[in-house]
Amino acid sequence: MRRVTIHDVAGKAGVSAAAVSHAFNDPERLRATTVERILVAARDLGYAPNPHARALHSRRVGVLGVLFPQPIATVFANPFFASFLAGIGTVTDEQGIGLLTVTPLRGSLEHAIASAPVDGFVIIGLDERHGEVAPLRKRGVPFVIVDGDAQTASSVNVDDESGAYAAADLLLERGHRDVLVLTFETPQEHLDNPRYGVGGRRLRGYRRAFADRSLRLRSERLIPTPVTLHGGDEAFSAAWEGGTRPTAVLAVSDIIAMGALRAARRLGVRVPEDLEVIGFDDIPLAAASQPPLSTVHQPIPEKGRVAIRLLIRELDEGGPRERIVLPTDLVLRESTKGGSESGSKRSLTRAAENLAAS
Amino acid sequence: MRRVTIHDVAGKAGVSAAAVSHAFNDPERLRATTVERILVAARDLGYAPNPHARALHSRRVGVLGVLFPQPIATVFANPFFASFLAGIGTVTDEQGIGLLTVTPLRGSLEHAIASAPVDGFVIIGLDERHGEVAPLRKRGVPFVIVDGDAQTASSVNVDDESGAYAAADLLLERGHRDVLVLTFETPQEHLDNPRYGVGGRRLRGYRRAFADRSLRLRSERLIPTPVTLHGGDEAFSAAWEGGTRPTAVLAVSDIIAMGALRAARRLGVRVPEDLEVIGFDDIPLAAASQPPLSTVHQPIPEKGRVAIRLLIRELDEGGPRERIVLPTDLVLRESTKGGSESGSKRSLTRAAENLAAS
DNA sequence: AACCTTTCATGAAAGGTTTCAGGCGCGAGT
DNA sequence: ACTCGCGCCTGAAACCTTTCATGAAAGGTT
Repeated sequence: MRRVTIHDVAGKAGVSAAAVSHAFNDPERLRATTVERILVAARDLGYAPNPHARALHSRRVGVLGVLFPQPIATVFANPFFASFLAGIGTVTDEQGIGLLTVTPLRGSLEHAIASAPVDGFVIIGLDERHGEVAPLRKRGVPFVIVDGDAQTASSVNVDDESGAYAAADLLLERGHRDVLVLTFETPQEHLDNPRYGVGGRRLRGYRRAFADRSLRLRSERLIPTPVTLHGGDEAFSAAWEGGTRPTAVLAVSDIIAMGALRAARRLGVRVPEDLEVIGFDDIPLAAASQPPLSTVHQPIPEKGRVAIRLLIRELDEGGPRERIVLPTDLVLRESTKGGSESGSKRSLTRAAENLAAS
Repeated sequence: MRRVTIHDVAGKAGVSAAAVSHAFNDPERLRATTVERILVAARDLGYAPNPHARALHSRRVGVLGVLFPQPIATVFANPFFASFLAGIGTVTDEQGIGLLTVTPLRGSLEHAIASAPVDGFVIIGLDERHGEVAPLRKRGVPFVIVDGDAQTASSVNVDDESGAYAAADLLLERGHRDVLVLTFETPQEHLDNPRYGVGGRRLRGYRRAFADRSLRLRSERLIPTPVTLHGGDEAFSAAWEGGTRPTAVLAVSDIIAMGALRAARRLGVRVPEDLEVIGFDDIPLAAASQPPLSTVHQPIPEKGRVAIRLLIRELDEGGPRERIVLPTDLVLRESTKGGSESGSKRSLTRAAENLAAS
């Protein structure tokens, strides 16, 4: 069964193929009656312009890719990414752009990137000098890096270090001296190098808060934890059963924190009376947890919106590279004592403001 | 800046364009040394085959679309869809297939469908005879319908009615006579017609349980509710403040049920002592809510997996149409009295089993 | 009636790849 | 001596659309 092409429509309407193309793309150039005739023929035949042929010619498909270094199932299981994608989606929907989630195919990110029919990428959690990203530059495919460092591309980050500092500082200020820190399961060298992603920057913030009071964050209090409810639960209960009796928990991610909350409840540890807990991210669920989670807020959907706008701008006008850092903000709820005052909202930079405006 | 093409590589490697093509697609046909030479040239130039040109010729892009009738932000905010997409993703990742989420662009689903560069669609929550879906058939684009009726395409559904029946039956069996039913905000005619989607079928199950005990589900106990935490919260508190004092709640969705749970806690209504609550879907969060939510389990990721496998099979072999119905299962947790026994797992049909097998 | 402008429509080329049907050179079979 | 088959590679066509330059017809002016 051959697919119906522009020529079939042309034949049926008694015009040339070019005329059919015009009827769809620039109807002004044709007489109204002709356009009508063509459109009717097209509908009868069930014709729709072939997106590939169109893309081949115009060098645009109208689809942007969001690149994740982990399997797609992991991505969708993570509320952080859901929120991020939702932010991106608000922009693409209204601009008439499609969204392709690009994840390693059969384990190969390289293959996934090469075969993705997109006009550009938003890359999250992967550094520009990562082996799979570099070829994009060479091929002239534009991209924007989120939560990572970039020299030759625009990037969108969040002030992880300040946020982490604020969280740790609050706990230390309140006199906590035995703080359990639940970190990402990232290789040590990445955690130590702030250029390598969020994990390192957040940890650095915690450490600086300790250092500023001449304290030290002892490495046996640092527990690498899978970013799942179960991971956080497990990590906290294991520590507890190992005899550790922390009076506070700092988690680099809300999911992990919520897992710890669950474990604490099960173990009969009262939050916040016996244990204060602060997460990171402020995912939508954080406010709905039991008890509502104090956390470092970052504007997740904005991050997505800013990134995709930057990408679209680069695509449309070849706009200048920008390096944007969005503010973080300590939000106190009920997993810390003294209820729900919130940190001060710092103002966005001018550039970020324009891009964040809906 | 011209993009590097197959001809550039051919020139550099001193072979024809066809040879380059073979080097990538069917290396066996070329001498090993030639392949090597071509690949080196390609890497030096930063060449990657243009996906559009390739798709134009082969009539395959290696991307499948998942079609949602609502804005993308809504989709990603909904844990049900996240879980569904995760299920689909496990299959596409391992098969090397890309995933495009297709949602109305600038409000036009028709435009979104027409311009999506995909080989086929999984369509969720939209009926086959919907105006936007019909043209696909004509254009020969294969699709599979999920949570909807289909005559000319394969479909994957869940036994909504039995699940709903089981939930309502349990509550009535326990003597509840004042049950609040939180439904979707679907037009009445859709709710009444079981062919029109899940809402209608679930409601029908509830109703049948009432009818079987010669009771009637009074329409003022039926409250249309937005599918959000807030929606469920609002709906329950509004009813309570209006003087209604139900002893049980049936919600057509877990999110709604969890909203009701939250409202109940705020109003000082004890669950399950004063109020028993049963949701629908069994999203991952349901087990983690406070208290853990009793609900009608449906195999969400399996639904995605089965649907996408059906689609892939149709694409590859033009396999036969199938109409699959997966089982639902009442799962009792702590939002109902008497703890956590669970209903019997009914077995899948043979066809569904093959497709669900990971 | 000749000429000029507009308006509407077309043919052909371009965009980058894959595939089909050979071509080339050479040794083996007849 | 001729053909065939083999291994390796290539030219050209096909995939479907858009756009550029151009042509034809229609309508108006002198």
